[in-house]
Amino acid sequence: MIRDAHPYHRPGLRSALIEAGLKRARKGGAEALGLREITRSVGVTPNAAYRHFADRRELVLAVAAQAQDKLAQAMLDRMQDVVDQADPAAHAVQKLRGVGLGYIHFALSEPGWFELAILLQEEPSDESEARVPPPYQLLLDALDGMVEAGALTPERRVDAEWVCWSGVHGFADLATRGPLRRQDRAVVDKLAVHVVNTVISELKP
Amino acid sequence: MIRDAHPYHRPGLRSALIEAGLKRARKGGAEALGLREITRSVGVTPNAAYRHFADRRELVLAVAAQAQDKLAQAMLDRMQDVVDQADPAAHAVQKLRGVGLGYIHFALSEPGWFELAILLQEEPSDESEARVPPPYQLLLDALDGMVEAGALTPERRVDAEWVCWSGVHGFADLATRGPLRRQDRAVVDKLAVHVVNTVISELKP
DNA sequence: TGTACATCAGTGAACGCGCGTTCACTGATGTAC
DNA sequence: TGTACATCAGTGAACGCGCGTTCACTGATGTAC
Repeated sequence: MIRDAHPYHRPGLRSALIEAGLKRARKGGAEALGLREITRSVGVTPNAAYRHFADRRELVLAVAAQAQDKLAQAMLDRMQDVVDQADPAAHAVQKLRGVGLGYIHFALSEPGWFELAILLQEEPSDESEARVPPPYQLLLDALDGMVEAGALTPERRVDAEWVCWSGVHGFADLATRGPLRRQDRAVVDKLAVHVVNTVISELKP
Repeated sequence: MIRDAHPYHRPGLRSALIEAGLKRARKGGAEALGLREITRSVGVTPNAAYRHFADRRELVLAVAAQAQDKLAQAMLDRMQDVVDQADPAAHAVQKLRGVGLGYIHFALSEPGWFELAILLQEEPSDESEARVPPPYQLLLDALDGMVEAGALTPERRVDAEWVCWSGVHGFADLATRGPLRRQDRAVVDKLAVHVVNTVISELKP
């Protein structure tokens, strides 16, 4: 809490507020995103936020968008860890595993951010109306990639995203807020692999 | 708002409060369960609640327990709709379908209560520490029934509850709070059947 | 069968809290001449 | 190069709100003799 000469005009306050929101949400989730709390932790008057956001909701949404990007990035990282394989079909399957495990892993490692990323889907989301959420796009791409690689028939491709997303998201919720909440991480990780493998196996022939 | 002679001592206030809580939660979910809101809708002073519950949390938990029972009942109803079949294995599979579709159907029809029922799992739940939630028990029973009927090998039975629960719960969440939130009910119902069928199909051979 | 009195289950008023938001303001910045 | 002034981006104080909870109380109930 260093009161550093607090210049009247501080450049980049907008992004500073979002950054502070992310920090607070990391532990505490969406609940920790009070307008007063955030401005306080930046060292600025509550009102200052109104120069950059119409109201609290808009600020929260901006933070949530960042959290969603972080989720997508974590999934992407996981996908890129996949070692190249000779068989393109097997490769495509591994990518899809990466999508699912990345999603779950992020939920477990960063439950506060995960909550925010999810919350964004609930919101009417004024502007980003038509914007496909990046994490969802990764799933679609992975499934399409499987079709291309011949690892999935076009018939089974239909609505496959909902089966995958349901399984993975449900597990993330059970492990994050539900009955697996207090389980050892090792146990949960093992279960996660099992769930993802089973979901994927059902897509195949 | 009929002020009916308001007797000083009113019998069964405890259950009246819980009932009022259920009514409020039905639309409005967990958020609608303010201690003041509930007592107000019963026509009683906020303090009166403290004769029957230690604090707000305990009241909410009592309401949530009712909601969870309603979920279990809805699932049970769905299971009992299953027509008897000659093949016991097919019958057992139908029961499991009932479990899954009952869960999802309840979430879609009564999102407020569903939210509460889920919330109960999150809570430390002082007393009901060891109590297995009724909806979960139904799932376990259905899976065990499949093993008995020879519709599921003991090997595949292992951890199958997490695969099933993840898929069904995830779908319920996506359909209730997530991106399927605004979809036509008919579309969602069709997807639900697809998801449940796919999850079950993966258990079999 | 009637009265005294402890116990129970409500009332009414108030407390303190933190929230989002609004208002009138003022210090800093940058542009025009 | 220097000054006038509009614009921008903060401050500080206050508003109203509804919440959960506590306090001292009082009306109703039921038990003992």
